[in-house]
Amino acid sequence: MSGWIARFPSLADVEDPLLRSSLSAVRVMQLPPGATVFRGGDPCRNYLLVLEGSVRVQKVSESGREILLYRVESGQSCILTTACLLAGEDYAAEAVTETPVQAVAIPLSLFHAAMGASRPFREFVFRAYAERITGLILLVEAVAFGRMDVRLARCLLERSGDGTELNTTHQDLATELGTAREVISRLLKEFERTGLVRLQRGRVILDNTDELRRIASGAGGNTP
Amino acid sequence: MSGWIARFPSLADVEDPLLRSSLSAVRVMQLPPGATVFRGGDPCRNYLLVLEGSVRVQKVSESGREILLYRVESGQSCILTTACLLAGEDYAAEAVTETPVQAVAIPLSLFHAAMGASRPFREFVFRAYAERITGLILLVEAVAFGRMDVRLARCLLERSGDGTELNTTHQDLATELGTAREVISRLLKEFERTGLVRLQRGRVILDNTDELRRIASGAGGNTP
DNA sequence: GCCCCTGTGTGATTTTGTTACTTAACCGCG
DNA sequence: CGCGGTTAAGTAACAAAATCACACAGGGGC
Repeated sequence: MSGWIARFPSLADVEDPLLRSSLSAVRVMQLPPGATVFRGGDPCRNYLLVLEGSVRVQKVSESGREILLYRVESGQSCILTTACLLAGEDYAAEAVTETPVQAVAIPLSLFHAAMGASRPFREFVFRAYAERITGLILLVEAVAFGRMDVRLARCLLERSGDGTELNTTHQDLATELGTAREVISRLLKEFERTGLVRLQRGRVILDNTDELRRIASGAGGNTP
Repeated sequence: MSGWIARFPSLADVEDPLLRSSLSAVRVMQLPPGATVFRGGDPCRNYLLVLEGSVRVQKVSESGREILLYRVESGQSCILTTACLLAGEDYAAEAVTETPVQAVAIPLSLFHAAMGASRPFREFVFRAYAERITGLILLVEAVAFGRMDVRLARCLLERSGDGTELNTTHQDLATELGTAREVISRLLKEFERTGLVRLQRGRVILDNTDELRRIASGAGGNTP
């Protein structure tokens, strides 16, 4: 219970001992994968910090289609909660855990106290906001102007990390990119036809990451 | 020079008299319409507050297409500047004045001082962040899932305000919505064919705002 | 008038989204 | 093991939107 503060250097050097002790009293939450952290309209009065695991924050349209806005991962904060609270708006996005998640919920009053007392904490919070905003702007650009094959190639590479295998469904990729499953199926089939990937149920194997990277970089000339 | 603080109640009640006096020393900028406030990569070390006028913040793609991210209007702050600075990232968006603009630039050091000293100021800043973020999320949704005719109808109504006339070009509307000029031309032609608007060079006249509002609300059944 | 630039109209083609299915793989269970 | 039930993936046909390519019109400056 005391170790987690070390993960947040910005919290570790709060000067005020009173504040510091109250920080150690915050609630730690454990969530199983697939749990809904919040949904549009939920009254959420806490500033959330993810210690371990990954949370998807996504927007669901009326028609049921979804798009991933961003992920909250170890050491990151979920700004949307605070944002909606402060702006006094309903917030339409929802958050779902992708893995088992360990998080702390800091009550709003304590959050404000920390903001007043600690410049490092403020900077931590601001940096989080800033990164989300630039991330969202890049997302707007990708959705508005980007080609789907490029976005898919990029998504495959990101998700695979170092490896060349990827356990995911077409629907899952479609949800991440905000498109329809059929579109992903088509594109993956095309990738398979040109030898870039192999497809199995619930799995994609990357055979030619170099060429994928070329497509991901936006280089044209890949529609024969 | 003293009147503007009244526009920002959150600044007006800064307790610290020292801080307060330094606030009154900030630089006021006057910008003509069409001026570029910042562009991707510009080193910008100020927190900007718009006193009067309107600034477009837009993203320009490599291919030259643009999309309006949001407007900064009287009494609002341009969070992107701060955001990029704090996150240490280049920021890809650019800002251009739409009207004559009067703004104050608060140096970063002073900004941090005010954040530490004044809870109202903090809340003002946070509210700004929060509203931008929810705005950007709505934009992502509109771009990813929204139909273009709906978005165009909404845009026409917003821009016209109370009136029924609108001095703007098709290209201008396309830029705002992040699409191609031809798409807007075709949709407007369709609107004209069904008696919703009349078109003139550089001008759109709204003849049936009720029906436009119906389309803007997302009601289907408008493509015969 | 004539040129030139900006704004608009249109057709053809490609990409993406939608609808409505079929087929295939996996899972648990009798 | 075979049998349904469920979820994942393939497919075809069509609609919407973006893209490309070009024609043409209006207006201002010369």
